[in-house]
Amino acid sequence: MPEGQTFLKRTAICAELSLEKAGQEVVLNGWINRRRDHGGLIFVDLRDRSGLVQIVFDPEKAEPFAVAEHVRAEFVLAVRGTIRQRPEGTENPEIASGDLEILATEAEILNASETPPFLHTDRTETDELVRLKYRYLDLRSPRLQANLELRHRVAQETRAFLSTEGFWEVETPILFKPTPEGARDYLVPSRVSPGNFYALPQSPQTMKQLLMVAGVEKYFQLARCLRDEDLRADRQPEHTQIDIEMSFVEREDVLQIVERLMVHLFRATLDTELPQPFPRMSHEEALARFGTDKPDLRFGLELVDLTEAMAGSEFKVFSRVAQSGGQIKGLRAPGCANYSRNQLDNLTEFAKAHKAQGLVWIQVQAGPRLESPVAKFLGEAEQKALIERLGATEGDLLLIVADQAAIVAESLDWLRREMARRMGLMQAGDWRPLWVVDFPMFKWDEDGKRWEAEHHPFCMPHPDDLELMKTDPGRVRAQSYDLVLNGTELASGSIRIHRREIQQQVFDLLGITPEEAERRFGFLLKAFEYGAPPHGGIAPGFDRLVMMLAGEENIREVIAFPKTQRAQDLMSGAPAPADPQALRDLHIKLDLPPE
RNA sequence: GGGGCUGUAGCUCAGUCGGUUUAGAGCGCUGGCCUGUCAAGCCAGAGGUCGCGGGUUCGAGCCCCGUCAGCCCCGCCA
Repeated sequence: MPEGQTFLKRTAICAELSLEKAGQEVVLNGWINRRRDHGGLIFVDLRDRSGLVQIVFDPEKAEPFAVAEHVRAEFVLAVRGTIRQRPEGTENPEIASGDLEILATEAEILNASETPPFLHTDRTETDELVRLKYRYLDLRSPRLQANLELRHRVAQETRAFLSTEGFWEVETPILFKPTPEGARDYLVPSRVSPGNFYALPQSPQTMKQLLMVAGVEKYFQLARCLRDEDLRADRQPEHTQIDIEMSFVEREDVLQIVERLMVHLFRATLDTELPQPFPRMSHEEALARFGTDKPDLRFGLELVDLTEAMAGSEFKVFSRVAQSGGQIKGLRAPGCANYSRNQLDNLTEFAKAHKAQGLVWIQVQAGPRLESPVAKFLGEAEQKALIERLGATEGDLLLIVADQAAIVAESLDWLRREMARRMGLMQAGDWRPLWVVDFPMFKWDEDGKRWEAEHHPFCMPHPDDLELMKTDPGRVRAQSYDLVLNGTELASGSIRIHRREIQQQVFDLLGITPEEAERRFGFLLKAFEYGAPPHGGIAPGFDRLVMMLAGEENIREVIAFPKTQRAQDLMSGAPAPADPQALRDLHIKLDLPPE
């Protein structure tokens, strides 16, 4: 061993091995993936980040053989050996280096391992509880290693692309003030300002707008965003956004840069061409045709409005809903007329689980003749109208919900996706991006009896709708936009208000007093008084993007150390009680609920 | 805060109608045999707070109540 070297250090990695190098000596470092002991001959699959290679330990090489007798799964091993072609008939086409093997001449155990609680080489899928507790072992699996590498590449490609486009990557504070979004903040107490708290940013929203005032013009950041809200399969308390803000731009400029970024990322990572240009749809149209503001365009099954056609129906549910201002809508599932009674009951339960009062199903038989519990209540004209409007033909299953518009939309959105799943219409590798534009600027909060910002209070209203702010706020469109991919919201952004009088109008409508505005974001309003350029931006969700590129259905699979639904880290045990002295330093006394 | 699913060996699971003494299987683990395997094979062995607490019962892994944890969903949020 050379002077100063403390262990048998690698001269190659698995991916570099090839038959062209047969006869050469290499030193490999890695983990024992598997061990096959034939008594007189021991095979070990050595794993490093780049791949696997089979090491052969022959009893004739007594010293390395003695080492191999003691190694077990996940031991860390160093091996010196010669690359050689495998004997004919013993090649392993399953692994990249399957045509060669390493005949060990020297071996050193760099570290032993306890028997791991689970092995990723098992065919079984381990409970996530165990996987999260031993996350560092789970991360050794090819699946998560590939996800980490993909994440790294997406980050690098994003930086390269945006840099080339003239964007500067600027870091913004993690210790900041509450941001204007509506989520709960994570608070950090200040030791030197007793009683005062920082808020961890829900997003760098105000900071990136300040960077526009500061003349940065094109900003981006892979920004960590923290929100103290409940988790979902696609939501973690901390997530990363590709945060983007641009000056002297209109909506079109922002959409173009993100569209090109996405096209670039899909090319660079999946070698896939996204369909261009991305289609666009108003929020209103998305809701009408799909019942959601993030429609999955991989399949049809569109919602059809039947309210007018059914308004005079003898079927009381229909006529009552139509007369009371509700909606009747349906979708057509081609070829599903053969659903059994059991399956139909199941669908009805599904619709009810998603708020619908009930589900009307109609099987379209030859003729076409409609078969359904409600068929006898539907007159000939109504049956004809149903068939025409839904475009029904023999073999179809029609699913109809009658209720308040919001419930019709929600339940049919769920049903539409459920039917697509059952019909196998959600194909992996079929990418259907969509811009949803012209979101409403405000939404009415029934509980608080007040208007709320749909996006955030710095979002610019549509120029044609400025007058409506005074008369009909619910109809004001915002200059905001969402990027939707296969039914997942991938990015959200807007053109911002840069003029004080419009900002004041919005605040007034939202019931934000000048005092409150001053207290919450006076620093931003102040900055706007010193020459704020027209600006706008967007923030694609980095974790969600990587999740989709990886073909994963859960955001945890693309985050190195994710948290559970109760926002805990099962590996470290965070969150944990604070040291009493630390609390005293912060002048904090606990007031915990009983038990 | 609410609804649903799950919880039996280190891991993945089975466990019938509440009743065969000692709760099983595969993988893993330990020991032995084995020179071309690659999910190596063969033989033997160890390994259990049936999530936890209470209840019903002559008897509970199984039934009831509560509770904890993980996941999915609603609310919330992006």
